[in-house]
Amino acid sequence: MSLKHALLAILTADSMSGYDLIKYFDGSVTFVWSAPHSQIYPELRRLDSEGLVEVEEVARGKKGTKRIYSINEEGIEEFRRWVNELLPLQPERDPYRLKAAFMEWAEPENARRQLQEHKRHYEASLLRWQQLVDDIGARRVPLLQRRLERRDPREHDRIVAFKEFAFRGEVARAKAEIAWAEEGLRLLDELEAQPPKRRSARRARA
Amino acid sequence: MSLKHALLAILTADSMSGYDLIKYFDGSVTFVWSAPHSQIYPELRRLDSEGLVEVEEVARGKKGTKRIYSINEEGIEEFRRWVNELLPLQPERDPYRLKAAFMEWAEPENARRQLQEHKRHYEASLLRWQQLVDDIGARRVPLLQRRLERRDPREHDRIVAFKEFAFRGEVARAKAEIAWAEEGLRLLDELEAQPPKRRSARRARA
DNA sequence: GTAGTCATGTAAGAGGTTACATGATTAG
DNA sequence: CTAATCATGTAACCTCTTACATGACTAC
Repeated sequence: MSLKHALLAILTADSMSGYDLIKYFDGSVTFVWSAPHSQIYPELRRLDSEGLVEVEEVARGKKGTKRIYSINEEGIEEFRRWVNELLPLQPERDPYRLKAAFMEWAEPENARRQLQEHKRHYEASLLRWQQLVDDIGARRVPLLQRRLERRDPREHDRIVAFKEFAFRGEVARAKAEIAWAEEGLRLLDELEAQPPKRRSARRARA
Repeated sequence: MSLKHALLAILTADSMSGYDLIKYFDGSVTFVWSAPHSQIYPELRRLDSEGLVEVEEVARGKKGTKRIYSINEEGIEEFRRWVNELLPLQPERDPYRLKAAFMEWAEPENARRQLQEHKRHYEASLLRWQQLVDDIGARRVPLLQRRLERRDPREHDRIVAFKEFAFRGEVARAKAEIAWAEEGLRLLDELEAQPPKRRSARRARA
């Protein structure tokens, strides 16, 4: 049920159309929660039917309609309920770790490719997240600016601090994943340097 | 499609019933991939209908049937295909980070409770994972023992090394999450020590 | 006019959660 | 006889992915 609350979270910053919301989603929220537009538009309709948002319909051409969504009191209450509620920690489900645990079945070059891709992916993420943390600190993020405009200046530091904290968690995660991938690449090097038996997996159950 | 391959992965160690498989799942694979029995039994049937496993049916009482699953050549090929294939990195979706980013909407005690729970959860995970890495290194894990029995001793170190590596990734992740939760708890302490405005979220849009 | 961006949807299918449901064997 | 463990399912529901689909506005 987090998509619903991710949408409400964005709408606590300001009223906007589904399209705008998707842009902000891709701009920063994506880093902690991603969703395609095919999931967002129906979910916004659902928020409306649940009475958590108000909708202003704006005609566009003969048939088109743009919908501007605003969170209402019930929406705010629902969002507040969600942030205050204890969310039980969920079981892990990580396909990369799963694959890594069975890399003896892969050709070394394919195992290496997967780990290189892992490293590359998190290095790119790290840059983006670090940049985002900096931008949040400098209040350079558009959605954050819209949010702060509607809040008492005395609250600003607190609001910013939590956002920095959340994304610093992603920065730390990226660093840990990079180190892990590097460890795996070193392991592959070692195993190839002193091959006890090459292509061993190929004949495993022959 | 990882459940399918997690099941095949376990069956590369040895033939077993769905029930046994679930036990092993809960024993170590759970740490990287979890699934309830309601998902596992149908998936095993599917593996059978796809011709990736052989099934031996054993009568139990008047109506009961126990099914012993064995991976076959096609299953091994499919599993090998999966480990060799490059799995594109997927977008993050982390409800805890999402909540953390909006903690200004929570009562401090509830934010603190969530982070304490986060810390407690990963501390427990850390112990179990560290224990598992040790047990893997000492070949003390039952499923691993069954696996090694059917493999050339010269391959053993390599097989063990990948499993240790995979779970060391989880150990690192747990440590990072504990550190993150501690950072969050410190932040809450600081904000409460010098409250710019208490219960601010409550009146945010009033 | 045409490419880019604005703007919004539907639908099939895969994957996962939660609850319900049943019965056998074994150890005390 | 009774509790624990063995053993296997079904079904409703929710979430997410992927692909298909349409049309308007704006700047060149």
